[in-house]
Amino acid sequence: MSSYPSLLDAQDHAPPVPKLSPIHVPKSSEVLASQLRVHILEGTIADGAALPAERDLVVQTGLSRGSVREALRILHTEGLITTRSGRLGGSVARRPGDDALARYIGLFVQGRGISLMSLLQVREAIEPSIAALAALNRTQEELAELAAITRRIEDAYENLPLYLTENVNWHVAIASASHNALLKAFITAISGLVFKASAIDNFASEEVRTLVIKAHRRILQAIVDRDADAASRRMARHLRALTKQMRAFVSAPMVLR
Amino acid sequence: MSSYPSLLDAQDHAPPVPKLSPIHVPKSSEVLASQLRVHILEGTIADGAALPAERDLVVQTGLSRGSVREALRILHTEGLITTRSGRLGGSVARRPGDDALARYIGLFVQGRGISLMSLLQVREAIEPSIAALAALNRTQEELAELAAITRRIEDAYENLPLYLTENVNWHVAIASASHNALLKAFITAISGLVFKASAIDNFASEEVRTLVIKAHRRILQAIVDRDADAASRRMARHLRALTKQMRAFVSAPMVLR
DNA sequence: ATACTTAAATGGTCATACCATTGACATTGC
DNA sequence: GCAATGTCAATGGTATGACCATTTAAGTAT
Repeated sequence: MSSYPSLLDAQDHAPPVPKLSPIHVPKSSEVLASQLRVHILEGTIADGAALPAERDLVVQTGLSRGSVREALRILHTEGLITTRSGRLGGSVARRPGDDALARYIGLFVQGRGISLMSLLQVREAIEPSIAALAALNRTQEELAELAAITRRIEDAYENLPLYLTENVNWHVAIASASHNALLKAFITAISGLVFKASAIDNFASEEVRTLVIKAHRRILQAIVDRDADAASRRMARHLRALTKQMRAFVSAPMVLR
Repeated sequence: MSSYPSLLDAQDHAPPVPKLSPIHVPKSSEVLASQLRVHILEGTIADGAALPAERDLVVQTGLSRGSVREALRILHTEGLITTRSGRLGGSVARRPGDDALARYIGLFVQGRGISLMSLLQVREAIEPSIAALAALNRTQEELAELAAITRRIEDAYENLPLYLTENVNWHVAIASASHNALLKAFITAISGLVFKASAIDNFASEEVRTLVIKAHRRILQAIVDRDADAASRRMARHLRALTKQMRAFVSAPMVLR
């Protein structure tokens, strides 16, 4: 280098490189993961389609098997593939599902120490709108399903665990009827988390359960009537009452575990 | 086996194995990842703390380096660690941030082909409540920041790219003022996605921008006044108008790319 | 003191071998 | 025939060891 002083001096007169931003050198596994991810998300590799075997990817990409495996591990963690061992095993592409998103929302909530009250706040924020959308968009089938769940909750009046899980199903079913997959995923995650948190102290007294059942009936009726406004209003009222009940139950600023 | 008929016969009388559920054998890397994940989420490994070096983890766990690396790759994908090369390099623990959650919401939206209209629906569903919470919970500092952004948007009236990015900041700032980290993460993700989708066709005509600025002022005023109801109402109205504008612009059921 | 060089620690990559799991296929026994 | 059984090949899972690439502390020369 130092044996070419003229070139170095030349920089003072005509800097050939205007400005350079920091260069991020990606890892080989990340490059491969990115390529496969694009294919999966765009559907070039359809849902359920098999990816090449690890050793095939090795020869196709020229990477080592370790790097290929790390790439697949990334995609697996992102919920974009599932992997099985054995003959006819391998990795198959999967579209991201509610469960994957719910898992990451769970990580966020746990890692950031989001309080139960904050979760209930979120639920109160979004679920009335979901009820309104459900009233507008529900199909006959979804209505039947919703009615069935409402019935099952009433039947499970004495069976607390069943009562609680069916309750989650009820919220998710309404979200399904909203025909908005993202809102449904949100509610699936949040209801699950609230359930996990509330299942510890089972706060659902008999009185509460009676009120819940009444509220559910009224909300269902609004959805049957395609009355979006009433559905929203009644859901908001229902959740407000529920939150109030839970607030009375949890004294400390409870954190999910 | 077949040389012990008496034992086999015995099953008819006293089956020793009541019932067995399918056994899931976890991979070594997943076991290690789970353990480290718990430590990070529970704070046993504090945010910013360094994890042991890969080779240390190898001797501590008895696993191979490949397995250790796969475990770290899982955590990295989950946004729970960052990794650097070189001396004094290694992995440091990170609490899950808005960016990590936003990324997964993006994957979900892209992979499921969520339409822009659905995204706007979600925004309409949750942001009015966020505005209401912001009106109740905002601090003086957040108010100042919000006012500054509102001002910057007005100043960027002619600079469309800047106008749009500041617009995203405005929504995020309101979410910050709501003091609900999960809602903030949601809005961060959704605003970013809407921005990416709308930046392609830049639909923000001069007329729209003028209306947006007026609406922002009115919403800001409600937050200043701690008037949750007005904030919610005005935000809802604002978003409804925006969505209507965008609906007119996108004819096809646009999908994010 | 400053600039340069060296060396050590760490993650990134590769090659290879072997183990574990699974299911198709051939074999056996009746 | 055909059902139970065994064999084996394909595939992912794990382990070892070596070497490369990057970064920075520490040493060295000027």
